[in-house]
Amino acid sequence: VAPRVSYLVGRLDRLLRRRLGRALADHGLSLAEYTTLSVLSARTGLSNAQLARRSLITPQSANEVLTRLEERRLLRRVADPEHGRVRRAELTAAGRRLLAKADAAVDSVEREMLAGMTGAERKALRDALGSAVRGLVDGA
Amino acid sequence: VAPRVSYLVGRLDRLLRRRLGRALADHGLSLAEYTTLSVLSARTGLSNAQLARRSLITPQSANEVLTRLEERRLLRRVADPEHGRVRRAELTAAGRRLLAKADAAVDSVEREMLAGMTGAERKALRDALGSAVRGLVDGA
DNA sequence: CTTATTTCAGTGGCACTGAAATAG
DNA sequence: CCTATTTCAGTGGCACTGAAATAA
Repeated sequence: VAPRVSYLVGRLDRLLRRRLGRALADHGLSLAEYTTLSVLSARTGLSNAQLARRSLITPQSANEVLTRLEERRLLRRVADPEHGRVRRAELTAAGRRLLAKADAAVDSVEREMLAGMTGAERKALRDALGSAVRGLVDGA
Repeated sequence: VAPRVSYLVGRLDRLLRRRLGRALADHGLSLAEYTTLSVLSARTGLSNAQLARRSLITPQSANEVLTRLEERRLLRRVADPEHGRVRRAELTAAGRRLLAKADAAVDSVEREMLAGMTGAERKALRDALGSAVRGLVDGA
């Protein structure tokens, strides 16, 4: 009997959280904090609301992480001159330095996870994960 | 720039938790509780330690869920006559009835998630998720 | 003595809902 | 007025580590 895909996703996510959590703890980062730094590195200037939408979490959750990272001076938030309340986040030099170290640790786990797959299989996995998200987002 | 597979898995898992959590709340079950009932339905008589190994969580976490479900009389735990401390879990009739209703709700979300994929894509997704788990378990 | 299983107790990650203040 | 953004406050899910008792 084939287990549900949602069960398999949950199992992998738990494993990934544990492994990434350990790897990132050495750098003083939680997984959510790392993810936020990583997203901002690729898309600098995102507001809290934009970050939340992109990560599929509530603005309240996103804000908690941003606040911590700002207090640690890993990012700064500058008021958007055109929109009153909007504050756009960008990494500081310290944030970029820490992210570079954390990236190396994460890459190592990611490589281990994908070691048994061909390039085609990795692409199929990415595509299928994207498709699954779209199926749930559009429907909800 | 392609996001990491671990990021995509995390996003999908969050979405899935939210949707499944809501669907299951109508039946008074958390996702972890539902999963436990579902696994026991397929593999009756598992001990707490076996359940934990299969689900890739600690025995402490598994035991918390089993205790709650036992208190609610959705499963019972019977001492193994051959092994002193081992208690094998099995669903009660009430547990099976509740699981059947919850299964329908979960299937609906699962179908929505997989709606945009062909049969080959679904199989590729299952295979890749399994391969990713093996890569992390063997390596750790 | 060593190992596996169960279980009590405490902690941490991190998401959620609700509600309020602010700005366009 | 209505909507979007930010943020304070509280709650919930659920995993974790540590430690102890029990049994093969």
